[in-house]
Amino acid sequence: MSRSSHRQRIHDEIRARLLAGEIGPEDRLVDHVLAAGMGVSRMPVREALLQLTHEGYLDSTSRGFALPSLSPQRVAEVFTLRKLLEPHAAALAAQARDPQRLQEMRAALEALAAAQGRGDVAAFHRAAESFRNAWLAAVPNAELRGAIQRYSAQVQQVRFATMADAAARATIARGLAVLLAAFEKGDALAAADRMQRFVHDAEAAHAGFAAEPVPTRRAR
Amino acid sequence: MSRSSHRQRIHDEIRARLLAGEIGPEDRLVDHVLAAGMGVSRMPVREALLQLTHEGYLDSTSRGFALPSLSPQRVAEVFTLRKLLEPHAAALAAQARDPQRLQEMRAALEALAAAQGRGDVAAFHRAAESFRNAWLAAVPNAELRGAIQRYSAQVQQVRFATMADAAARATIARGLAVLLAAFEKGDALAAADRMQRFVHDAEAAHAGFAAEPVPTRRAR
DNA sequence: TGATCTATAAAAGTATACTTTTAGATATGG
DNA sequence: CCATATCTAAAAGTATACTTTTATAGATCA
Repeated sequence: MSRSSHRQRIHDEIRARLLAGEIGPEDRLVDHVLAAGMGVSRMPVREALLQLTHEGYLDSTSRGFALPSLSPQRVAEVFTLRKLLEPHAAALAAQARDPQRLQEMRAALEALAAAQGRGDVAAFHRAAESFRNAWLAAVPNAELRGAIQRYSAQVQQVRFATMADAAARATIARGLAVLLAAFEKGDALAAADRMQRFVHDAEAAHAGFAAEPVPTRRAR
Repeated sequence: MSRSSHRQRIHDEIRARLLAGEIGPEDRLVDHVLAAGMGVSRMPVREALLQLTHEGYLDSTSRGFALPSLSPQRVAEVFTLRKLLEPHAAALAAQARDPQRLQEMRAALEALAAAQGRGDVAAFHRAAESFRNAWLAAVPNAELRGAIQRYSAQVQQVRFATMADAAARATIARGLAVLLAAFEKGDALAAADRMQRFVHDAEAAHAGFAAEPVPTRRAR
């Protein structure tokens, strides 16, 4: 079963933790600590952490690996990339009409609605990630898919920050619903258009959220 | 002076060799062999090779690291990416009007013309790479720049294959000249337009070249 | 002959040990 | 009391040694 190396397994495991939001901005990932917890030596853990760093998931500091700091400029740059790539990718995914991926998108959207009803932010986040993974998996152009996935960690982090706001969650839920409709129809043009709008709205929601002044300053 | 690690130095050195075309499709890069030649241990070399693999410069086989095989499909996918990203990137670079980068582009274009006059294919390749590096360095969006650089190794390889043909070299030389003119003017729209055309022509030239059965080289 | 099995050596992968760098603490001087 | 220098421990980085995997050559047999 274990057809791949420790390095790869550990890489995937840490990546899953990152995408699940289990690691916060203050946490420090240290190879020998993780290695001890996993019953392996430093080297495969170290190599997994280096790989995650090259992929943009982590930053290497002299005192452990940590989440990269998302400066407003960097966030803006990623939104520029998203607007360049994701509409085209969505069009290709819509053309592909992969039944399995469509089913995954439907399931994710249901989970999203349920989480929204319960006010379960963590579950909402997981569902949004599932939806994104599903449509990305349907993109037939592997190079394009890879380019998008390389910055997806940052997308998740931004979304995580934005989603603290209930209004932003509602915006995301509505956006994903219309996106799914476009994918269901297999209409490439509609999918591209919807995706462009979705990313645009996400950027606006994030900007609005980020512009909010820190409450404690006023409260005092 | 040696402010960075062995790993980073070795990574840069191997990368330079790859981009200079010193490693052929039959060569195999093996960590302990390279390490012996450099007077270091396997580990920093191994990590540099892994990093280059994650960046798309190499493929890891069970018998050493080698150039990735460029299937026609993969080449087509990279051209799709290029057409999505590089026109916008060129527009941003043109707006930036970086004098130093412009100077580098001029120097590269001169070297290119000289190499073309001498029929020196290797020098032509180096000059084309210099030009690309110069305008990419002028792109102010670091995320966009990074996304482009991640597939640049493949661009170089494709260009290397295409450039065996003198007609293709002439096409490239003309394309870079008009590109430089657009950059000089600082006209974002013109730069985007020229870049789109350049990538389109590169794809056409490659398709034409790849369609050739064997070096049954037809004059002109 | 040729197909399959087996032995082997090369390279990846992992473990352990040692060295260097550096953030933060503590000490020292103005 | 602040600024600067020094010390220290933690983590990155590197070296060496050991283990596992696998492509290939050679052996065995139909």
